[in-house]
Amino acid sequence: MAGPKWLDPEEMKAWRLYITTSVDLMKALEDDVRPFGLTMGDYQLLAMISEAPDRRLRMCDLADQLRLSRSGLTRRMDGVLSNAWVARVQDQGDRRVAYAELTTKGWNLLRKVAPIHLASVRRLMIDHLTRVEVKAIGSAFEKISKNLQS
Amino acid sequence: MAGPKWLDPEEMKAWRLYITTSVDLMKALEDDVRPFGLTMGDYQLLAMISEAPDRRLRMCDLADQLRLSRSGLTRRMDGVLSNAWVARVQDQGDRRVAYAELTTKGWNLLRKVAPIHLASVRRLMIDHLTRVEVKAIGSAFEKISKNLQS
DNA sequence: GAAGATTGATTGCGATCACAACTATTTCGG
DNA sequence: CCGAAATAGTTGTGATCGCAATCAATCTTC
Repeated sequence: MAGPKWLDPEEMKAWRLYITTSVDLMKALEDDVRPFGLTMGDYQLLAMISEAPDRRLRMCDLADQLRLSRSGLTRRMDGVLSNAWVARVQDQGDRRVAYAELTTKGWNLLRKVAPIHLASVRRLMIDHLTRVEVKAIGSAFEKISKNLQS
Repeated sequence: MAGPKWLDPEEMKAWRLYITTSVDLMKALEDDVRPFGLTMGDYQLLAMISEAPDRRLRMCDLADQLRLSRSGLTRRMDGVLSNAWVARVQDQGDRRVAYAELTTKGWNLLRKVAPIHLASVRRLMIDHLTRVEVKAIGSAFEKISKNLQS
């Protein structure tokens, strides 16, 4: 490093607001799904499975997509399994593999909660943004994400 | 609600990339401060105190700014206290109040780590963004934040 | 100025999650 | 094929953090 290159005022503003507001935003979203007996972690798990073919996903793929460790997913599954929102299905071919499969009950719950959650995302975030800001956030985090994957 | 108003493709892209990338970004930043024996939580605590007058803050103000519960802050303080980065100072006027005060040791650590952390923020986020994106993120999260506070 | 409400902080407890160690299965190198 | 390495998942353990209860000090109200 030649010298510590500080953030200029606009960069600092963006960084700080992003960090602190993200925490507040996640807590507000948690509040909106809690009445359904869900955490955001549960919701994201159900949503992720619901988009997969046959509404099932291998445990390890699910863990990767949810940014959970393998053990973290095992523990999270405990909750959604006991609520019978998700079933554990053993793969017949590769017997190491287990699938997390959305049950009808889980699917019905998700259909009920998804519009409410989406409305929260709108109300708390998207509806406050201009089209330019939406595009900028999309392109910005896309670049950040690509860099992190490499 | 008249009807569930879905997110259009650009809104959905922004939302999803924001959510998933934020988790990855925080983990990458954790990795960069870990060599110094710090978590991001510790770092933010030290940074927050360092900017306050006399480099001290009331516990409850610190908790609010760090988005921690009171008990969460008490537990987090355990770590930085045992490392002697922060001292606990009882207020003489209002004896309910305790201050968290940065020690010289904590200040020296922060001076060492801050440029490295800032460089990480640049390398992982800011340097990938255009000026327009930086401004958009600043203004976007400013509006989201203002709405959440109200 | 005393009772009750409010504020500041800590403690017990439970939930979430990661790391390391482990078991079980499959794949690969020779 | 057979042993080693890789892959999938679970379990023990410890860290972090929030909620509810608690204690102590201050403020408010009559």
